[in-house]
Amino acid sequence: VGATNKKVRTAEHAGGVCPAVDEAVALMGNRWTVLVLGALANQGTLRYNELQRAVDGISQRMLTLTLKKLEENGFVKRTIFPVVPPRVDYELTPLGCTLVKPLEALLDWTLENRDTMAEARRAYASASNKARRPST
Amino acid sequence: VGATNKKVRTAEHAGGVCPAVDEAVALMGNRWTVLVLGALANQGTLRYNELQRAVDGISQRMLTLTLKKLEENGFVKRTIFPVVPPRVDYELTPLGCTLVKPLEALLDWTLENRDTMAEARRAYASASNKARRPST
DNA sequence: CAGGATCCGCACAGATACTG
DNA sequence: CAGTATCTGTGCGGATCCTG
Repeated sequence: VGATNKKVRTAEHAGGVCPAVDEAVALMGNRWTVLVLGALANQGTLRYNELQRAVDGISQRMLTLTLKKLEENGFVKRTIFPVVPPRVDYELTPLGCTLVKPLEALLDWTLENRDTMAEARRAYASASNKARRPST
Repeated sequence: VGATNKKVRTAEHAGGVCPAVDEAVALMGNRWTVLVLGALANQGTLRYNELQRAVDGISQRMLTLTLKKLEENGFVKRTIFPVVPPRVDYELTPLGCTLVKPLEALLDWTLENRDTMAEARRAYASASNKARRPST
């Protein structure tokens, strides 16, 4: 996932929508990206520490990197207040807001199909168990 | 991304939809997963080697692992023909088909907003350049 | 308070070789 | 043809220390 936008010798394919797929995956194929986006979508404008608490498992490093990437791509706006102690606010841009919709669609899908997937996993597990122990 | 479903000491959060988010990301946060899914969605039933050619950059290892994961979660059906030489067909299950829709939504979003993102990146780049060179 | 810099482990991804 | 087994590198992600 990581080297997606660097080496990618897959680049030889005919060209078309595929690069976009790569972009999309490179962007959202990140646990923290989605979670940070979600926090901002739900709670609106948040400060650095509020975000860290909202996402909860995230480290400073990952929060900073994720925010930087999101800002760079125009998903979040960063506002610095020249006060002491420092204060920095993060909020979704219009672009970021539009991204939330398809993301929620994916989340909804997951929510609706969790048990179907769980069942599939159980079926798969028992199947491979049988295959492994034909008769004992 | 990878260890998402193993250790995850984030597990302490209150609980709710968050685990589902993790599941979704763990599943789709994978370059190959999306590409394999796409290939099957576009071309229908495919054999192992056909898939490898369709996805094109994928290694045997990754193809096998991806397919196994997809099968385990009930997204693809695997059919083995007891012939020689061996033949194995892969196709989307109904569940897999429903997943394609939200995925396409995300792809569409990416397609529509690529240039907006590109522009944002340029703006961000020039902004950080100015910050670095106040006057030269 | 917000974040930069650094060290390190570990899981994932790739390439290669082998098998039924 | 359709995989499995194994080795190795890389870069992500966490923890920690430090600064404005």
